[in-house]
Amino acid sequence: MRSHGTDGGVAQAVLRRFNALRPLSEEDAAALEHAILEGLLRAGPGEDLIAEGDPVDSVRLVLSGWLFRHKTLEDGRRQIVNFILPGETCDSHAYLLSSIDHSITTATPVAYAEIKRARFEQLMAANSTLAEAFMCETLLNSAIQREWIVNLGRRAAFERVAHLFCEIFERLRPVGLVDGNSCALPVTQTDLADATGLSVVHLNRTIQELRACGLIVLKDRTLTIGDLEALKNAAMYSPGYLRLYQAK
Amino acid sequence: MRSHGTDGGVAQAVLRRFNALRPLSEEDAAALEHAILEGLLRAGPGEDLIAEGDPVDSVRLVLSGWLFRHKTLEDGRRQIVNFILPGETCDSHAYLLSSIDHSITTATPVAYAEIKRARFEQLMAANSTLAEAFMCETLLNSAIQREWIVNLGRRAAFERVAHLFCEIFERLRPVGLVDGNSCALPVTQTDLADATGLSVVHLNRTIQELRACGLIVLKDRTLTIGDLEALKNAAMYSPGYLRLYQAK
DNA sequence: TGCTGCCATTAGCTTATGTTAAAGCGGACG
DNA sequence: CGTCCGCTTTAACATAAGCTAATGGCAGCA
Repeated sequence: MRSHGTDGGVAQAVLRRFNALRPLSEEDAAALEHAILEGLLRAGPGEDLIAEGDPVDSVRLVLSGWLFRHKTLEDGRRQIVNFILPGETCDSHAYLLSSIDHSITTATPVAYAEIKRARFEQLMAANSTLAEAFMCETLLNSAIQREWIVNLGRRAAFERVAHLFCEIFERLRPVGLVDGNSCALPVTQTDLADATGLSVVHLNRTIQELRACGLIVLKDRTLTIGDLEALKNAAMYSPGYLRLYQAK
Repeated sequence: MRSHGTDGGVAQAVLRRFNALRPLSEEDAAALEHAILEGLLRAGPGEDLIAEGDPVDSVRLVLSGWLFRHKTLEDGRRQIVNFILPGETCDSHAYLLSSIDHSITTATPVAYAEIKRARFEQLMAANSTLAEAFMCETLLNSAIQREWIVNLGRRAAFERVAHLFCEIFERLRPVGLVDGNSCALPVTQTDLADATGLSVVHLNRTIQELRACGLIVLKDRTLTIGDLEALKNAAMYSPGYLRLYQAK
């Protein structure tokens, strides 16, 4: 699964992730990379890629940058429902339901690839390994959402934020975006609050607390985790749901 | 889409639901019903059909009765992550991830059909309409989970419980399990608390409040909704995510 | 150089929700 | 017929988290 010319081509994160979901042959990887290179696009930070109710007619793969899925109530309360990280898919298969039930917004500058529905279906029909990998991508997204439900429903603020940090760290690792015990966390505390169902003020208090316990350092949009095991304990984090063992 | 002999065969709920997801031809419906009749099973109330970490090697369709998906933290806190209602699927495609990340338990006596993976894949390969319908089933489950995240993260107890009741009512309607403005709600208040992320005590308080407002009657495991519009307003319920307009 | 605006932080106070415990209530069953 | 048990309900009290508002830091920009 090397990319064409230099290694670390634009599709690197996607290829790493998909290869972890289903081992890809040279041909599988080439087919995927080819489809990606046909539809390269960029977006600035804070752009809506798609909004609740919009029709869907393509599948998008994130090559670099962060996005989030979110829904907003009539009165403005917003809930971030998941982050979308490099290598992940925006709306795999979503076109089957015609329109989308949530919005997707970029948190940072983003490079992504758009594959039109017809092209995507052709690719799936021609390559069953890729089809399975995309299916896994959808199922994994669903598993992450379930864990978020548990997080919001049953964990206290401290555990909840700790859990989110563990998850992000573990999701960034397999695509090579973890550096030692640090990773980027390019979102505001308001975003983190909307992801954890807390108020900004209380989220901030909670982060202070995590700092005071020596569990994390968060500065300049970089998260550093001193002791990952300790953080996982604090979060009651149990990693099975990400199915990382399948990787490699 | 009539069932074989008498109408209202065991597969009725499933057929209604799938027909709403994708219009089924006579042959589609017959193929699905046939697969169902091959694997009929029953379970009593309070039985675990599958538990977190178990291997998955089949797909199950609920013919009658309620179940719920749930996860439990080390210290016993439990979160119900979704209800599974008649006509719905337990673990569509889940075998692709080998093991499951949550448990599924029956709330009532349940009749269901088990389709083994090989049989299921053969059915999907032979019938693309059914394959799409199953795919929609998976996507819809994911959309419901997203709405639950919003519910837990951003709605206050009163709105939250109201929302759950609206959703259940609207999910039961298309499979014919709503009678006027009433439907069954065959779960304990402890279950409802675990679904809404509240304590049992506060859930009970909240239900009293909903009663006092004349929004609901809940008695003998039956939910009656006086004024559905009023309840939806109280819940800030916006129905798009269930994609019911596709029905019929 | 001094605005302006976004983001993080802190303080003081309010309130929704949790906790513990006990009491009522009806059904199953010996 | 009485007892047990699971479920609901109520009460009294404790606390985590929300809200409003002000402050500080920093970067971009006129």
